[in-house]
Amino acid sequence: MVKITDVARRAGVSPSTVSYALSRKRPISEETRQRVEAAVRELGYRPHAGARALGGSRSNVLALVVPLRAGIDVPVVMRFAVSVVTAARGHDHDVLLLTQEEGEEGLRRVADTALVDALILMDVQLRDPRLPLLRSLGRPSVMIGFPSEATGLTCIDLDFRAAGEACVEHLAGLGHRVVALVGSPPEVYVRGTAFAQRVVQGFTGAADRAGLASAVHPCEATPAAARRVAERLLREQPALTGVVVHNEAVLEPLVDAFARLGLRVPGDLSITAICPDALAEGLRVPVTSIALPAAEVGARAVELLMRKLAGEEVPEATLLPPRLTRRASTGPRALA
Amino acid sequence: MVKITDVARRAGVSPSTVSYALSRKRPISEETRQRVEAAVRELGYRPHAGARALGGSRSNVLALVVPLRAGIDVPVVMRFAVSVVTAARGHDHDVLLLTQEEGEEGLRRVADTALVDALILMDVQLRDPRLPLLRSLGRPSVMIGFPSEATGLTCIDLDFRAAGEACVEHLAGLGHRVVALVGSPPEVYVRGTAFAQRVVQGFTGAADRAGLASAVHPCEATPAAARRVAERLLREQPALTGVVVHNEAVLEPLVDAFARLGLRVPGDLSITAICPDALAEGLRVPVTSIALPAAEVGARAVELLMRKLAGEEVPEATLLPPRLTRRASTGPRALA
DNA sequence: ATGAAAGCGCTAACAC
DNA sequence: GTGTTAGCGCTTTCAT
Repeated sequence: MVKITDVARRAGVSPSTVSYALSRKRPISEETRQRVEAAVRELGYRPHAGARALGGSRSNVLALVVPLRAGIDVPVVMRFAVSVVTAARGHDHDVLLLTQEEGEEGLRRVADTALVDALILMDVQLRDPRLPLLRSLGRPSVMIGFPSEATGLTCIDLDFRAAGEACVEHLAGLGHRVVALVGSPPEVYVRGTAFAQRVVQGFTGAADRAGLASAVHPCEATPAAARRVAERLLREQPALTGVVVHNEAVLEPLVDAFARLGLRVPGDLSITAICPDALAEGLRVPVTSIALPAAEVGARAVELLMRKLAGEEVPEATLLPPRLTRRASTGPRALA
Repeated sequence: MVKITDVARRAGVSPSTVSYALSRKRPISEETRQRVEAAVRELGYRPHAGARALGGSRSNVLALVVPLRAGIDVPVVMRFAVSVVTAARGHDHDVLLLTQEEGEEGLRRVADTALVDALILMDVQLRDPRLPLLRSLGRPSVMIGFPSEATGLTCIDLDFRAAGEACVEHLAGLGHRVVALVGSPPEVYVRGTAFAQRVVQGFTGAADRAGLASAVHPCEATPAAARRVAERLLREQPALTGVVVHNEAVLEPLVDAFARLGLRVPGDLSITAICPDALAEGLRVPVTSIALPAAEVGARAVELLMRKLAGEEVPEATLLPPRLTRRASTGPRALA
């Protein structure tokens, strides 16, 4: 293994100079830096991660806690994970994967052993039991999602409440008077998963303010459940003409189910969704949707963490404004 | 931060005794071990990961390279990842997440910096460019999947060829004479992804041996593509009565498409799949399937790695035999 | 602008 | 069965 002293010898400088030349933590003459860098290249030097962590008290590793619980859409989780890894690499950090099952003990372990410098959490619940731990961990963290009370912590996410509102307002603007929200699986609400709750709040609030009749239906992530919800919707709200879908897994089956029930989209029914753009675009009838900007959220979560690691103050809350893209699935309410 | 010397002082022993008491790398009297463990608990001691890696030349971290390429089913990838993380934790290891995009440079980096002790690779291709690198990396690795030539390396996977064969034999045993394979998306074959190719080989070989007429159809991972394939199948093989599906994403849409084309399952058409049991069970018509044992593969991959880290010899190839579960989707061929 | 040297916290070889 | 001690390879004062 080639070590810093090898590089130093080759470049004709001291080890500390090599260290500083690479970290740029103190001025090094252009000429020596060139020599050091040449030596690094020639020898294929790679600093030993453990030694670096021990000497410098920075491991350059982030922990990412991913949810794997019922009702969470796996492809969406993966999109976040990939964007976090990619962004982290852009800041010379690697990502350690933790599963939610490891729980608080897992967080404590990787923090206390200095395996990681900082943590990113997904699938935050409104009253998340991990919050006190995060506050006392002594390492920066960022949550993707908003608990109800997050003083002293850092959160980032799409503004799901505004997203729910925007969907309703879009439908209201098209003249629709009776709307429904097809939401996440019931267990997601039971657990108090933050983003799902906020969509409901936004949806209901906006509907009330606009004087629309509205209803909310949780929905399992199966096509069969989608069909049942479609039938129930028409039975319970015969005048329904606008639907908001916040459930990636059932968007397509739901659209199919409506079609099979003889409803034209957008002729009889306008549909909007909150989901990744790729999903909304790819359907037979492209769906008007609010993008779920996983890549942006992941990248900005990492950036926030980097700034915290650098000792900067960062805002406690970062809410990304919803961006609605009109597609073929929404249109003006048909005259009766 | 509480360190090993703190524990030593508290327990009234030397630091090395603490180290040995915890690692059990040399005999320690029952009594002192008790004292040490008590001290550890009282002080909440956690060994510093970096120091451990530096002193012991073991980081207790594994690298997992996950594929994120077109045509790969994300939920399946996630199942593997989770099983690897879980198994690794069972051996006191953590998992560093690498994306395929990082490529060979990423592998070299985490190995050379001693960030990880060993590596697990998914999505292996028949002629995988990473093989020479793996051989020269100086760290143990395990591939989930089989390249065509893997001398000196370690591979594990479901025996996909046998899986393809077993599906055909099951159908042949039920009297079917004309069969088709609906496979992975075309790009998967173009890349030479090992497991997909092997299914084709097994399928075709078994069909030939049994004297069945057979055809293979790659299929994009979209419901629309599934519908097109269904139609094409009936057009090109009018006598078709047996279908093997090796494509998680289209299994359900395909079954639906056949239904909409007026075909009864299993009355007119028998269907078998190679996919996770949960998927096959959950459909409206539960599908006879060969399980994709992600949890077992992940766990055994980790075990192989642990044994290699311990200096043991392990078999180069571990092929898990396919396990076929009969469900409602297959039955005897109807008499014409 | 550079160098010398003292740690960082742990493991393991070497005593006893 | 336990203690002493010399590293592991890097970062970072403290000198110059």
